Amino acid sequence: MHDAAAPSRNFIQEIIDHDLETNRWGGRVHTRFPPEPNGYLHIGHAKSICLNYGLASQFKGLFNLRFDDTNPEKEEEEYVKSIIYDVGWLGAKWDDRLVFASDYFEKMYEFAVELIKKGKAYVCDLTPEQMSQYRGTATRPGRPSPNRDRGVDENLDLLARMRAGEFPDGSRTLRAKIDLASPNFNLRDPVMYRILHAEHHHARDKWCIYPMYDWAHGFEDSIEGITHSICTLEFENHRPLYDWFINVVNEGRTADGSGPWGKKIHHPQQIEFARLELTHTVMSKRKLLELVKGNHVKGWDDPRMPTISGLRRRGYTPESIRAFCADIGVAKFNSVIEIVRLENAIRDELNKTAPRRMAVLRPLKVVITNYPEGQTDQLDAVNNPEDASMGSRKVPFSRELYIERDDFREEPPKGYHRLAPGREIRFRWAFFIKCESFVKDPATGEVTELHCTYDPATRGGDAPDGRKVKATIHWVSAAHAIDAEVRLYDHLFSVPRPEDVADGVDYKTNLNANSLEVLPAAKLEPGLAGSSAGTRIQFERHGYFSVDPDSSAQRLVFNRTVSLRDTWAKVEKANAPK
RNA sequence: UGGGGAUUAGUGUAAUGGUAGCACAACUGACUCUGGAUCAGUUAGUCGGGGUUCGAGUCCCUGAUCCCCAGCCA
Repeated sequence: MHDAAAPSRNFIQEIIDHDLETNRWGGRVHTRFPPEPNGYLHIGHAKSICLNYGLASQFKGLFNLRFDDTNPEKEEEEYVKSIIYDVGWLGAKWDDRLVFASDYFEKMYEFAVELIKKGKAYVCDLTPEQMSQYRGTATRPGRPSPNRDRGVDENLDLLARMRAGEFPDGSRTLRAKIDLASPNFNLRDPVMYRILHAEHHHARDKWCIYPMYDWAHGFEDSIEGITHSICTLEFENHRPLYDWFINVVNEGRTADGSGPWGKKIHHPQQIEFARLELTHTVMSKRKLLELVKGNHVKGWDDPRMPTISGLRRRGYTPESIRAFCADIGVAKFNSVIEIVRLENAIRDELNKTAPRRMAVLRPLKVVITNYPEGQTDQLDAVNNPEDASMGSRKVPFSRELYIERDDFREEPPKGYHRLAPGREIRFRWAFFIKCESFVKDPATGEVTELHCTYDPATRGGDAPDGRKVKATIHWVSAAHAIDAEVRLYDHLFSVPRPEDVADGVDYKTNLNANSLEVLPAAKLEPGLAGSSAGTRIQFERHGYFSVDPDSSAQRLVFNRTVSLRDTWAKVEKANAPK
């Protein structure tokens, strides 16, 4: 309907377009990512980071990394460090704007005093249980606290003494005086401060009263001059409260600062979007923590985890995660993205960038009976057919080799193109090879060795007589191969929506028992020796792999990032008897 | 059952009163020294019911379904 070449914009970009046209913020765009340091970041946070940082860079604005650290009981320095690392790794830049909400506590306290003076806040002596009872229900309004009409001076004195540490945890709160009958519970005199004699990871022991998120958050954005406060859908109900707080502070304030209350403060615009959900995994910090604590995974950075650190260890690149986030879009609909979209993102990138190598994951020995003993041939192998500039390498060929067990079938099924008795196929970059016979372990019936012949005229992989083969398989020379451990990963959960369980059923029953398969004795081509942690390689015909930090000089460990598309596997699965 | 949001192919996402498009998935076929990659094609959609209009995914009315909210969590 419109210009087909114009890229479509999401609803937030359209809001910003409009704000820029109407000069709402003087041409400024300033966003932020405001994590609470109470856990590791996951792919859902990546969506928010890409959104916020992406908007700032598209509109030539600014981006802050701000810790929303208002609850010392759940927060830790370890999380602060991991978050800073992960956000930077994803590619967001905040220059000198790494900030902590806890650095604004003094300013927030001044605002609280101002609210009391304006008759808009009071110290409440109700216990948590009482407060809950007083709050009312969806159909019944709340009742006023007995302390709701305390005088300004008494409130001021009590708040000062709360701050001074005179009262025990939980004994009093500071509450906003709003509307006990509001259908929005957030406006039924919400708590602004609670007493918490706890050491804070950033503010240390400076405070024993801590602001509630709802009281603090709007001011954090206001203080930093954030223009577009982007958050997830569940905060939509809170927006009226943030607006109320800022409006009350601005009551009596003026643009030029004349008058008793001083200058008006900035009033950011909050915009809510749907958080990311992915199939075959869970995204709540609580559940991820549970998986870690319950040893269902090996830590926050287990390659099966949807955490940024897990994805990084799995072999994902920042570019692929950004591409994924750009691909899925931004809207207000609670959608569930198929996890193949994430997998496609890394596959697409690695297809272009990852060098190809041969690796036999489940080795089957092959003897080339007409190849001289003790002889070695160095064959040329292309490093990446997608990118000629990546050149080629030499790979040793000799009389005894390994191939994939799955590349031989004693009785090949219909449509199977690989090795079988009497069949000729190609060894990648090497020769045409024909299977003449095989050896079976009489006890187990397992095929233990193949006897094959090669055609010397096909060196390099093409037959001078023009004959064709239907398959090309990978191989490694037995004498030259290096050993490695290979870890194959599958979805953490075996069903698309693990949290969709009947009442009383734990979502963990949907954990995929086969999400990790360890192959202890893979054989790799020798050039892979000494690969450093993080190196990304395509093992031909298998997938993309990345060197795990568990690797040592003696023994490499590879993680499978993602498999190649395998249409034959799909056909076999479809043909398998149910 | 009070309030706040949402609903377009299997999954996402555009279309801002004027030809319902794109991506992923699925399925065909071509090509191929990775059963990879690539290329070409096919299937498939406006939550229901009314209304306004020359014309409705879009506006109005009405119903349904889903998500969020009664922490001194964020």
